[in-house]
Amino acid sequence: MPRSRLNVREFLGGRRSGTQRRGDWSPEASLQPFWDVVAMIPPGRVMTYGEVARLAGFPGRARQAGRALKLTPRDLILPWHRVLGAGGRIVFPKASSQHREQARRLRAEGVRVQNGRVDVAAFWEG
DNA sequence: GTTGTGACATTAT
DNA sequence: CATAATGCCACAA
Repeated sequence: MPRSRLNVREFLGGRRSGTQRRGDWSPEASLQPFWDVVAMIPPGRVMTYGEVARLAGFPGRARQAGRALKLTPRDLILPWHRVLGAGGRIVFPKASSQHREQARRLRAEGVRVQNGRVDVAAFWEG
């Protein structure tokens, strides 16, 4: 388990909007908070992209959460299948292999998936 | 600079 | 139920 330091540190004091902080800034640093949150979702529970963003310290930036997951490095193993769209919807196209894979993994954890949706009962704090 | 495109969300129609 | 309008923001072209 190489990555994911389980601390949701908020280093976001440096809101580099507009002031493109010169020098050191690894693209990975901006994604780490999202990864940290996802890594903490317990088996059998799920969370929405919006929730992940909020807990990561970036309320209203659900898209960034999705982007962070897409850019997850190969050596970082995350329970990505526990992250869903609003209302517990699997965002991948119904026919896609990713959709099937996510549903498969969720059901393997005892989460009921029906019609690309999961039970509200499975929500982390829902 | 602008535009289009995303593992998105919320609200209104 | 579905569709559209916004808001959101990083990134590529």
